[in-house]
Amino acid sequence: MRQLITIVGPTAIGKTSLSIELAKHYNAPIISCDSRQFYKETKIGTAVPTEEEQAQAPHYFIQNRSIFEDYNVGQFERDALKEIETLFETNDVIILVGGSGLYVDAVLKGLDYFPDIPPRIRERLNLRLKEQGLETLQLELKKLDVETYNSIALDNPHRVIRALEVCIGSENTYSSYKNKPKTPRNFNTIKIGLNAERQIIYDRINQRVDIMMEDGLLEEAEMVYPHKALNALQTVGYRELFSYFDGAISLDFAIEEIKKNTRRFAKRQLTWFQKDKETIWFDYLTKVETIIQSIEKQISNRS
RNA sequence: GGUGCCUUAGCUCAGUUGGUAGAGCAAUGGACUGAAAAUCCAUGUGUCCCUGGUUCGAUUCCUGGAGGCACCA
Repeated sequence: MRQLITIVGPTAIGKTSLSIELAKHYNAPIISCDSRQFYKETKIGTAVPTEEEQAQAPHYFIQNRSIFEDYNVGQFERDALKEIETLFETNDVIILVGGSGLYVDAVLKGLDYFPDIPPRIRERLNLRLKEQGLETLQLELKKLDVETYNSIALDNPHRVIRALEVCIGSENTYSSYKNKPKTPRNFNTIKIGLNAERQIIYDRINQRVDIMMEDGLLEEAEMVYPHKALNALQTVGYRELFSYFDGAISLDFAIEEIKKNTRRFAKRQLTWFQKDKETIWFDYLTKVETIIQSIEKQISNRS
C-alpha cells in the first residue's frame, strides 16, 4: 500500500531533519508543503533545506518557482498530486513535510474546485476596499451570496474579497462551489507532529533568526526589496527588513520584530495542526527509531 | 553622609481627593477552501517594595526600613 508520511509542526522545530532521516530510512522522496520555500529568490529567510540536506534525498517543490510567478494553493494541489502520482509509480513511501497547514490539507484532503478568476477582479476589489471601506464590500456580498455572507468572518477583508471575486468572476456564487465531495486519495496517510514546550520553540526561533542574519538575510532582502509588493514577499523576515530599508524602523528593532512575528506564526501553525485529531505528536527530541516504530505500527494496523 | 524624586501586570507607565486598579506593548486562546510565513477575532495576567500606625476600611495618608535615580557634600 502506498504510504504518504506527513510531518507537521511549528517552524524551527526540526521537521526538515526528521524528514531526511525518514526519507533515508524508507528510501523515499520528500515533498515540501511550504508556501514560501517555492521561491528561488528567498532562500535564507524561508529556511529551505541546505544543499547537503537536499543531497541526502530527492526534494520536490523547493525553490521551483520565482517570486514573479503567481502561485496559490489550488495550483499547488494539482501540481503536488500529479507529482505524488508519478513518484508512487517507483516508490512505496513518500514523505511530505509541511509548515503550511492549508497546503498540507490541500494535498491530503483536497480543496473544492473553483474556476480561475482573472487577477484584475481582485485588484479592483482591493482598490474599492481602500477607497470605500470594507462595509460596502460586505453589503455587496450579502446581495450576491447570502450563504457566504452568513458563514464567513466578515471583518476579514481577504475572505470577503475572495468570496466576491468568485461571485463576480464566475457565473456562480462562492458558496455554490463549496463542500462538494472530494476525490478520495489513493494512498494511505500517516501524520506525525513535532512539538516542544513553547519556551523551547521560541528559543529556537530566536536563535534561528540570528543565524539567518549571519547567513546574509539582510543582503537577500535587499536584492528583492524593489519588488516588495509581490505576494511571495509578504513573508516574515522580509517585510520587517523592508521597513528598515524604508527608514521606518531601526535594524535592531526589525530583527526583534522578525523574531516576534515568527513566534506568532509558530503559534498559528500549532493552532492549525493541533486541530487534526489523526496527527500523532512527538517531542522534538524523540529518537527517529521511536518515530519509525510508531509509523510501522500504524501501517500494520491499517493493512 | 544630606536633600529631592521614584518603586503598581512580563516591560514602559497611568490612576485611585482612602472603598484592593488600567493603558500601550509583550503574552495567551481561537478561526481559516486559490493572498495562508497571508488575513482576521477574542482574552487582563497583580502581596499596588517591606514594616508599623491612623481609619470601619490603606495601594493611596503618616512613621521607619530597603532598592533605584538626580543633585549637594
